[in-house]
Amino acid sequence: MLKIHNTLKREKQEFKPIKPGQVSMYVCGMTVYDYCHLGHARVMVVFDMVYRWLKVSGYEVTYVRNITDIDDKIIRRAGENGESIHSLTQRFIDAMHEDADRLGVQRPDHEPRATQFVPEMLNMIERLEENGLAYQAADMDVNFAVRKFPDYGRLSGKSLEDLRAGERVEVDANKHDPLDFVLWKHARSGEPEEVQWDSKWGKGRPGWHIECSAMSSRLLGEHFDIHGGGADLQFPHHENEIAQSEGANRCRFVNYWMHNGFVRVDNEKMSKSLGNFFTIREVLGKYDPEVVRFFILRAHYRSPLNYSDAHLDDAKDALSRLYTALKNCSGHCEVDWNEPFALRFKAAMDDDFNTPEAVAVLFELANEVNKGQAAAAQLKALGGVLGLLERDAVAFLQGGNGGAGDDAISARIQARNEAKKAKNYAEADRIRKELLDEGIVLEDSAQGTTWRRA
RNA sequence: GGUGCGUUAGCAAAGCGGUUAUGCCCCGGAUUGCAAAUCCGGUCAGCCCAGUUCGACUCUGGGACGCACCUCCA
Repeated sequence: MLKIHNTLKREKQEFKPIKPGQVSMYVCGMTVYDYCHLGHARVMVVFDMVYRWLKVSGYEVTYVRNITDIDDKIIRRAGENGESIHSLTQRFIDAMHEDADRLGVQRPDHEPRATQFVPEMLNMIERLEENGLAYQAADMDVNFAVRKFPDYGRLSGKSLEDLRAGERVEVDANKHDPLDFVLWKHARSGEPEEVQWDSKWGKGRPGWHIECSAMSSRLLGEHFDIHGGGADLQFPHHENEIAQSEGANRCRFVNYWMHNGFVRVDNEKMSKSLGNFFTIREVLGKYDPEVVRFFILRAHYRSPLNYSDAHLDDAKDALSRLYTALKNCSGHCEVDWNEPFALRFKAAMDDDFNTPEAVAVLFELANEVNKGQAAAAQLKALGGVLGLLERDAVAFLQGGNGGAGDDAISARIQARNEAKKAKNYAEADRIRKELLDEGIVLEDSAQGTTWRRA
C-alpha cells in the first residue's frame, strides 16, 4: 500500500484516492521565458516517476502540469528581445518539450497554458469577491485579503505574525495587509495589448497564483488528490493556491501535497537569481540523458541533490554496470510481480517513492544476472518502471560522445583478432592500446570481441 | 529575527532499536595470452554531549555546523 509524505502534515500517510482506482495530480510547471535548468529537470523527472508508479500500481491517473505563459519576466524578456509574448513562450515551450522528451519524461495528460484560462480565472476572482475574500485597491489591482482566510499559513506552517516578523515583505499602501497578494493586475501604461484582458475591474492580467487554482479546478475538479512542485513553491505560491481555491470553491482543495528537494551547486540552491544554474541542454551536451535521469532518481525526491561533473561521472559508471548486465537481453520485458526482488522494489516505491532503495534492488538483481542470466528480463522490466534501462544495452555502452566510427573500430578489432590468431600479442596489444587511447575498451569473451566506450 | 529540513564510511546515497544496504573508488583472490567485464573476499560509517534501553547510526533532550523558506524561483 502506497504511502506519501504529505507536506500538509509533514509525515508519511497512507494514500487513499478520492475516487477508488483514480488519481488526479497537478504539478506546477515552468514559466517559459528561458531554457529549463537542472532544477526543472528534477521536477519533471520526479513527478514523471510518480506518474509512472501510480499507473503501474493500477490507478487511472490524470496528470496536469501547467505552463505559465504570462508574467512579469516574460513581458520583460519579450520586450528585450523585441519579440511577441506568444513567439517567446512558444519557443521555450518547444524547447521544454525537447528537453523533457530526451529525459524520458512522459507528457502529462494536460499541459494547460495560463493565457488559455483567463475567463476561468476571472470567474474565480469574482467568486472570491462575492465571498468577501477579494477587494479592488486604490491602484486598481484586485487583491486577496489574507486576513479573511483563517487557515492561511497552514501548508507552510507559518502564522501571519511569523511571516510579518521577517520584514522582507514589501509594504504596499494599497494592500489591506502586506501579505495580500494580487489576483488581477491592472494594466500598466506601456504594456503591450497582448498582455491585456478585459474584466469587470478594468483591463489587466492575472496574478501568478490564480492560474493554478483556476486550471486545476477546471481540469481535475475543485477537490483532487495530489499537488506537487518544487519546495520553493510551498510558500507563498501553494499557500496562496489553497487560499484561492478553498476561498472560492468553499471545499477542501488538495489531499496530498508533495514537494521535491532542490538541485544544488556547491551546496547552494541552483536558481536563476543566484545565476549558478546549468540548463538541461548544456548538461545533455556532456552526459547521456539517461545518466541524468538516473542521477536524479538514485537520490530520494525530497533530499537535496548536489550537482557536479564528478557525481554525473559516478552515475554514468553505475548505470553502465546495470546495462552491462543486460548485454544479452533485448526486447520488451514484463515485470513478474510475484518474484522476491520485484516485491522489494514495490515495497520501496510504495514507501514514499523511495527510488534509491528501488535502484539498490536493481543492482542486486544485476548481480544475480551476472551469476546466472535468468534475472535479466526482470531487471530490464523493473528498470523500465523508472523509465530506465529501456534502450539496447550495447547501444548505450557504445554511445559515448562520438569519436571513432563503428566501422573503423570493427576493422581494427578484426586486425587485432588476426594478430591474436597469429600469436602476435605485441601487435594485438598495440591495437588495444590505440583504441583505449581513443576511449574504446575492448572485451574478449568466448563469443568474440566486443567494445564499449569508457 | 521567525519557521522548517538535514548532518551516515574516500565520494554518492538508503533502510533499520540487535542480523551484508546499494553504487563508484581502493586492496586481495579467481578468471584472462595480457586486459576489460564478471565473480568471490576485504578495508572504510553514522557531527558532538547527555539520557532511555539488556542493546542506538536508528528513540528523547541539549549543542555545533550546513541548507532552505519568510521577495521572483522547480
